[in-house]
This record gives sequence, C-alpha cells and structure tokens, in this order.
Amino acid sequence: MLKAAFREVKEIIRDRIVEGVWKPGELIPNEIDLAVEFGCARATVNRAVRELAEEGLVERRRKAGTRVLASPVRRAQFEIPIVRKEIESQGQIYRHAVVGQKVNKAPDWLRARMNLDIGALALHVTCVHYGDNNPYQFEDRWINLAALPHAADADFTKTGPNEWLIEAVPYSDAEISFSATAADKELASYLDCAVGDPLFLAERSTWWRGDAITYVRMTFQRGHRMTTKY
Amino acid sequence: MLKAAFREVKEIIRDRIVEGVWKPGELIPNEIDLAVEFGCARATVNRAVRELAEEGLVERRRKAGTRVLASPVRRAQFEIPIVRKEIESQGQIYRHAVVGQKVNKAPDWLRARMNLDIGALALHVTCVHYGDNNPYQFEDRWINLAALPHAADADFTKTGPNEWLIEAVPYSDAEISFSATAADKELASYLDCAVGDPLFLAERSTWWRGDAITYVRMTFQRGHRMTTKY
DNA sequence: TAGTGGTCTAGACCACCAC
DNA sequence: TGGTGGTCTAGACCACTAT
Repeated sequence: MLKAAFREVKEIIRDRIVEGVWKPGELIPNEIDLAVEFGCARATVNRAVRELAEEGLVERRRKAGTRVLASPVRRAQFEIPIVRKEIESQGQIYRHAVVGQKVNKAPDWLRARMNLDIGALALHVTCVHYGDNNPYQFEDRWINLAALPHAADADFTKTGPNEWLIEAVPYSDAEISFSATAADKELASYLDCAVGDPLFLAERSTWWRGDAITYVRMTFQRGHRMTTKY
Repeated sequence: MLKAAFREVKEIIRDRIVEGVWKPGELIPNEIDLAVEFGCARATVNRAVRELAEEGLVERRRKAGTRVLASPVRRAQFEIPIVRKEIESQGQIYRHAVVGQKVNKAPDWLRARMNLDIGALALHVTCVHYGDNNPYQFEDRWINLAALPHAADADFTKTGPNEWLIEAVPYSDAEISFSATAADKELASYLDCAVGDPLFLAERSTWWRGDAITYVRMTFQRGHRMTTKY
C-alpha cells in the first residue's frame, strides 16, 4: 500500500469537491455509503472526512450530514519561532543587545491590557536583535512581576528575554497581532532606518491560567515580510 | 462522560508536560503503557498523542518513541476570509468600487513571479472595498488570462474579483505574505490617508496544478490589525 | 424519532528504525 | 531484529438534531 487508505480516500473526496462533482452547498454521501464505495471501514472514511472538515473544506453535523462549504474557510498557518532561530535559519549570525531594563509601575495602558492591579510592578526590557550585525528586530517587552517575581533579577545579556521566558514559564493562552507602524526616533535609531519608515509590527500577550505573563512589541527591520504557503 | 476520552487523555498529558512531569527532551511512556494507565484502548491514546504531535508539543518516531520537544513549535493560524465577509462580520455595510480594469501585457516582474511566457496577457483589476462607506482595503489584482481566458469579459461591479475567482476556479496552492508599506499617492487617495502613512499589506499568489491563476496586493486602511489567539 | 456523525474497543498487521 | 508508532477493521454505543 503506497499511501495510507485514509489519505487516498481523503484525496479522492477532495478532488471530487474541487472538480465540482460535489458542489458547494451540497451534501456528500454519508460515511457508511462512502465506506462501501471505497471498500474500507467506516472509521477510515471518518478520519478522511474529519480532516477535510478541519481544513475547512466541508462542514459536518450529526443527522444533517456532511456539506461542501460554499466559500471554503482558508487558513494560513505561521510558525512563531524564537528570533534567534529565525535569524540562524537564514544562515546569519545572531546576537542581541539589551538596551534597557528597569522595574516600573505598570502604566495604565498596560494595566488595562494585562488586567493588573493599580500600582502593580512590571519589568520593562528593551533589546535589539541582530543578524550578521544588522538590526533585525527591536523587542520592547513588559513582564508582570506579580506572576514572575524572579524576572527582576534575571540577566538577559546571555539569553534574551524571549528565550528566558520560554524556559521560565509555560503559557496557556497567547494572542498575537500584526500591523504596520511608522518608525519613531527611537525605532529609527535602533533599526537603522529613517523616521517615518513603515515597519512591520508584531504584538503578543501571553497568559498562564488567567494571569498575564508578558506583553511584547516586536518591530522588524524595514522590508520585513512574513510568508507562508497554504 | 463529559468529555471524549481522548480529549481527557490529551489534557492530562499536556498538563504533565507543561507542569514538567515529563521534561523537554524526555521520552514519555509508550502507547500501550499509557492505555493501561488510563484504562482505555491504545487507539484512544494514539489519537490524543497524535494531536499533541500535530500541535507541535511532542515528536513521535517509530521505535524511538514519543519525545517532549524542547522548544515547542508555536503556530498561529489565521483565517483568510473574503473581504466582504470580513467587513460584514464587523457589522458594517459592504460595498466595493472597481476603479480600473484593463488587459495588459504582463510586466516583467509579474512574469517572473507567475512564471508567464513573454508577451503573455494579464487582466489588471483594481478596486476599493468599503465598510460603512469608509475605505477598508485597496485591491490590486492581476489575473493570468492564459489560465482564465473568460476573466477578460467578467463584470466585477456586482461581484468583486476575489469572490468571482473563488467561484470560477479552485486553487491547489497559495502563498501569502504580510508586510508594511508606505502609502503612495494612489493609495493615499483611495484609502483616504496621507502619503507616507504606514499601511498593512497582504500579497497572495495562487496556483492551480502548476499554472498561476492570480496575484493580488491587498493594502489595508491605516491602523488595520490582524489578530489571532493560539 | 430516526439518521448521521462522534467515539471507543480489542485485536490485528505493518513500517520504520534504533539498537 | 524487536519495540514502537501507524493504520485498519468490525462492531458497538452514544450524542446531537433535522424532520
């Protein structure tokens, strides 16, 4: 058997959908009929169709059956690597420099975002990540000291705050968002670009069982792109 | 049974990993032992651990066993909706305006990108998508007329080119990339912003079995963000 | 209420690959 | 070459929900 049976079944069904044999909005045969047609067990068909549903090509409901989606929900998936690995995977030499590290009272916007009490303390760390000595990313991070008190004493010169955090604490939830921003004077100097240049910005908040861990703004060098196939 | 058994098993294993019971780099027990421990069938354990592997938390190899990954590969997933649905899902009223539609000889950069022959014809369509009459996205699209000859006669005033394409042709491969760009004069006028403003840009190429279908640049209004949880 | 998908089981055989 | 995961099967019961 060259392929697993459920993969074969999956491909056949996928082809029938993209070729229009089963059109958007229509029902496809039920699992038992498909199992008979393909000469396999119902569980095999189930796995094939279940995976197609996870990919957003069909929609399944008990009793109602399996329906071909009119406009398949397309999903793109991005890997979120550690910046060091991202740089090294491009064959460049990584280094980073900590340019700021201070304990602050969390500003209001941060308290709102991370759901912190009034007067809560946060560690503010900023650093620049380089690939082959060219600035690659400016990292502007806040760490909730109520959740991670020993972060205050950490040394981020050897291990960057991102990698330090990964080893120090797991997280249960994360939210990431991407946008465009204009370089201000600080960004322009760290990222070696002009004030006003359009820069790609990623922001991430992470949580561990309801407690905010960290919020970080990662601003990339001019011309940075995030690409994926799907 | 409140939860499916395989989900329970999955959560227990996930907890043991994040709690450090099974540490990064270590092997976890094999499927048979886990099945005995949890009092279920091996297939149930298999599904649980297989899904954890798909999520990037563990790595599985025959004979070698299942290993906890040192730095779990984090993946963020974005849904790529049709712009009309994206706008409508925000409770806004959608409309679009076609601002350009012309058959051209494909320029060199496009021929290189889409792998077209010299002299190949492409349809160039531009349009603006509005939410509640505010500009939301500027769409700048090229369609390969060798692959889709009847696109030349299409009327995009009722159905935008993106939705028209979805109905007209499936695709087997797509590549999408995100970046930041500065508004030029044309973008500034269509998106009602200042020249030089930083804008979020998405570019997508789609293919059907080796043939390029379309390439599109989607530039969003100022301040646009793309967000997801993971 | 009946039809459909969701899940589980016990057992089986196979493919891979570290040893 | 033996241990591990990968897959398949036949059958069963259950959960949801359209009708």
